[in-house]
Amino acid sequence: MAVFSCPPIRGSLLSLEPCLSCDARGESVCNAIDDAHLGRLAELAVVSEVQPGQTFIEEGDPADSFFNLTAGSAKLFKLMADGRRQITGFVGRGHFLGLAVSATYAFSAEAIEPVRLCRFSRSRLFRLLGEFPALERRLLERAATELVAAQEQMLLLGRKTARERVASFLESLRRAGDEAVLCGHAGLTLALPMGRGDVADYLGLTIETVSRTLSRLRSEGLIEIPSATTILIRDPARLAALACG
Amino acid sequence: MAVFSCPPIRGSLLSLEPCLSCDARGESVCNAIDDAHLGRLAELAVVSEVQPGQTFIEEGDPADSFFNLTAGSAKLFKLMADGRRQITGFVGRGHFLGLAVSATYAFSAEAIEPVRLCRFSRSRLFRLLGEFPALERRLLERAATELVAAQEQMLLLGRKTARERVASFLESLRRAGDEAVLCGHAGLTLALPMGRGDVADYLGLTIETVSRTLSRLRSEGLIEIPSATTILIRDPARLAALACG
DNA sequence: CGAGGGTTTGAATTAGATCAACTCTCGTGG
DNA sequence: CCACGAGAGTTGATCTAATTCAAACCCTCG
Repeated sequence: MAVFSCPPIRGSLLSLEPCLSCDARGESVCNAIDDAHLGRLAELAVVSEVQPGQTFIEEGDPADSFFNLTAGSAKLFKLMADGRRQITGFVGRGHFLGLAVSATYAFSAEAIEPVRLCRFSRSRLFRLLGEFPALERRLLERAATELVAAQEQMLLLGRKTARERVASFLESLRRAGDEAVLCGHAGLTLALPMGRGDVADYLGLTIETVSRTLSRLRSEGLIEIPSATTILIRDPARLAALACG
Repeated sequence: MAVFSCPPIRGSLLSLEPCLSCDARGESVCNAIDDAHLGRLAELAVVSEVQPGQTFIEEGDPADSFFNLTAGSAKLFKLMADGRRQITGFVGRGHFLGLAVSATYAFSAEAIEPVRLCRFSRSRLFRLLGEFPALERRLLERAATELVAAQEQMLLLGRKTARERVASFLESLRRAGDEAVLCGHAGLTLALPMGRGDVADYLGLTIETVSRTLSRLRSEGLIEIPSATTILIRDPARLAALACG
């Protein structure tokens, strides 16, 4: 069962304006709905917060909620019986979760940084979808985008070397930073909210290999590592070239 | 550029009934549209055939068509500059392709068995989507289903051993066979339309490792290999257990 | 200051890749 | 009918990239 230590912050009927002033609206599927009708969405939303390390979606649990991340960042992952873990993605502000077709979630989600999220009843949101085709269209676009990312990740996991994987990862963080969505940034300085273990489980490597590979990239002058959670890209072009072989 | 050696079989304006009698309709997104309105879809469709080995979607080409496979099977893949290949999926009758958001395709597609497919203009089909919300909903469901499959494949590629990968592959073929969609089948007899090289590139392994692993599974009595393209599952339970570690 | 988590580095090990025969199947043509 | 050859698949021997095991090395925080 997913942990929800923090109670909902706002009741669903009380406030019609939170969506209007939502930080995440710009990046989110929600802005497919215009101001006039946003109340219809707002009345379904239950806002809650999740602390780092807490799981808010548990693989196998009944999938009766949709989630929209409005702040913070989280990791999505699948576990094997013996504890092996594959992180299938990192998500940040504006990301939509819970598009399962089956009755249960296909992955777990755990906060990395403190997360704020809007929770929607699956069935109610689905009904609303009928009224707002633009919202459904937006969801379809998101799903397609994620599918493309998933295919790219399959190429990485199936065919790239450790070096190429780490370079690809840094490269994708840099792009995400440019769009100012997932991680804090300042030009080519990447703030990694996740630990080495998370990076390893995302790239299909071990912690040691990730660490060694980063060290080597540093010794070659491609990057700097001012702290474990900060990486500075010194040679973006060479890094990008490395990422694709 | 994608190869289209065979000219379209039927013109788009000539026939309104092909969709009605389409073999693939049951498995396809098309059956979201009722008989009365199916003509609207049919008039957009251009049917063509693709022979084994021919590429009909090329990664990087402008993504101006949607495709619906009505017969045969194909592989979807991404290539790296040096020729490394990752097959991201095998698709069969009823499968929908081309849900790209970007202006270009993110993967290539090549026929394994002779393929028949309906091609739709992206822009026209998108316009039609507005009129048939049920069709759009179906696409969203499909996209979500594929996303779940992609996550499962990431777990396989990132964390499973060769043995577990091959077992997972056979297991998923068996399930696909049960649904009588992708590959021919008779109970636990799997007909593999793809060669060892394709299996290897799907599982992130080499041909040799796939071959060795199958041989070992055979020597352990889990499977039989009457011919290179036929595999008989002798112990489904043990195989399924192996697949998840 | 000292404890404990996360990270880095080093040495030994191994799963799977690579390189290299060999075999099987099947279609062709003598 | 059988020899032949090409392509796909299998099997064996060796090699290596990445893992595993083990030991420091940092930060951070009480």
